[in-house]
Amino acid sequence: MSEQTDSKKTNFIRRVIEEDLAQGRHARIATRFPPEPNGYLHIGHAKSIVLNFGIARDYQGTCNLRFDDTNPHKENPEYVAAIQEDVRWLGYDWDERLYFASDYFEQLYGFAVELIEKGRAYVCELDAEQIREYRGTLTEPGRESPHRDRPPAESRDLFARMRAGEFPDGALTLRAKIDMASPNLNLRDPVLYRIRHGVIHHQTGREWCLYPTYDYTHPISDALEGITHSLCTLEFEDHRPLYDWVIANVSVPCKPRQIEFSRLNLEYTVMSKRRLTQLVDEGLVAGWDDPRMPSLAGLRRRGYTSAAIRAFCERIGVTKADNRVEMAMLESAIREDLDRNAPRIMVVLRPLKLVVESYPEDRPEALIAPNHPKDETMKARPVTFSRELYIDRNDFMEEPVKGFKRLTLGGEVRLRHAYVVRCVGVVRDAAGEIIALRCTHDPDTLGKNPADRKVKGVIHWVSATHSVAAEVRLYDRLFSVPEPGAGGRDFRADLNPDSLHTLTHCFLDPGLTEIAPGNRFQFEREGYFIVDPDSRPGRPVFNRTVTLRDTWGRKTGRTTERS
RNA sequence: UGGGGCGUCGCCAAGCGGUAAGGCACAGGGUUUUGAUCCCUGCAUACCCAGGUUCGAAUCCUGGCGCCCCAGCCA
Repeated sequence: MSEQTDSKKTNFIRRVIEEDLAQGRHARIATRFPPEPNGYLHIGHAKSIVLNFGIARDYQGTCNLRFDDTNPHKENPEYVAAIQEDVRWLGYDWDERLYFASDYFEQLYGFAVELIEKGRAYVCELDAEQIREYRGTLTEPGRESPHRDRPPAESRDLFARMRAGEFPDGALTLRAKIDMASPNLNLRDPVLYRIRHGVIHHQTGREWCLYPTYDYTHPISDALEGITHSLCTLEFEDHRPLYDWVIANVSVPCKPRQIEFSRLNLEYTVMSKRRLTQLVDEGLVAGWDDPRMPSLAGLRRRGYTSAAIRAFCERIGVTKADNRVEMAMLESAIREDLDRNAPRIMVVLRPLKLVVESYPEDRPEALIAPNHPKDETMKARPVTFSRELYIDRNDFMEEPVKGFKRLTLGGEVRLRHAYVVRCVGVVRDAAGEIIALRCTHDPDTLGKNPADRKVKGVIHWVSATHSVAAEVRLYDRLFSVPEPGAGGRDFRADLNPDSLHTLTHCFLDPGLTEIAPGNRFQFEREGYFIVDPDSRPGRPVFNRTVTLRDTWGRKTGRTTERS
């Protein structure tokens, strides 16, 4: 794994672990990644995965994959499968340690009985609304439930009958008996169990009508798995006293330590599963793997490599500070990977015909182009040069702006890997639109520069008679503002209407290059692209992963979008 | 007006009482048949503010200010 070469960054969590190890508190480190299967994983999860699995690797410990499946209402097996695929794709392996919180339902039930017998939990008959009223507010203490001091024997009996299905949804709950006056609302007798009839749990089927809550399930699951460090995001910080309370009041084998870090926010996108699910369900994107989505499935289809995502996660670090990372960080990580590893090809996205009038009509020639400018091991490919070519419309300006280095009427330009040509005329249609360029070539410029003048521009091209058509999808940021939904706006109103441009008349010279789904290339002077699964034989479809850095475009005021 | 957190360069982020790492971004220069890559150079006398302790403070103390999270039988 390429992190080996990255400078090992440390963080406050690793420091805690090192201290715990130094104090001899643990013989071995155990972490876990605990997703709820109610959606696909996104890059924010990648931060947690890289942290948890990375720690396990670096301290010769283990990291479990555990599905936190306590709310069957929102969960389903599609997500269970997709999450496993994404974690594996990211480059991590949980070996045999695949667990479900639902594996522990029976034990969890037993521990609940233990709490009841100790007088630390009771069956409450208040309904949801009453519980809310009794809870009090941020500034006022709550009131105790009238059922709070019910004898343990009575609670035990009621709890057994809840499990047996004698009561309807919501009628009864099992609550921890802690402190209704606590300034921490999580400690005001939190609900431990609720009744849910009629849902078929993806793992346990119809076995249960009683489901434990996260706050009760998580600490016990951690303890049963021997987790030493339970890493989660900041919003669970106020739950830690409850986590510790559960561990302290139940006969579990060990005492895991919860440590919180801040979640990742990325500019120009959203990261909550609720919002991402909404984009998918409302058809605002094509699915969880839409290349504009920050989901791992989306990034993968967009062309991101797992190594780049891992490198990104290492670079952003782990702290407790609120953050909103610039897209440029993510983009630089993928460019760094692809610059080194993607073979280059020439593809014309917006074709403009160029006729080399000085070149014979019937003598196409195979020129050789290296697949990588610095890495000879990537070999070279033949590129067919002929009298009729296509260049990109953006590479010609009849009346050039200041500083323009490409082709102009009367000017010269280097055709990459081929000859220098001069534009001697333009051909227009009835509407006055330029439909072709008339050029002459300098036959003495193959592999060398003319001695008497310097030609500064270099453009890419493709033979009009030897190239194949392709579809190219240009993606831009999904939202048009850095923080979608800020200020109480509906985040959907911030969607970028120009996040996708589909170009259907692009041309590429296949040469000997294999164009198979998943293959990544640099289209010279354009950006990095990946072959999409929508490709058909003879009709490849490419997704633009990211553009090349474009200092000229930046100077001339264009955005990252080039279409 | 309760509780829990957080505040170091435009964005991430080191730093843990000894005189402000690094990455991204940006600016300038060099190489270049990708306006890419690569290579140099520059980029916080300053760490939310104000006091205090100390020979010495981003780091310790006190008091402010700002931002985030919490009143699901979601996680």
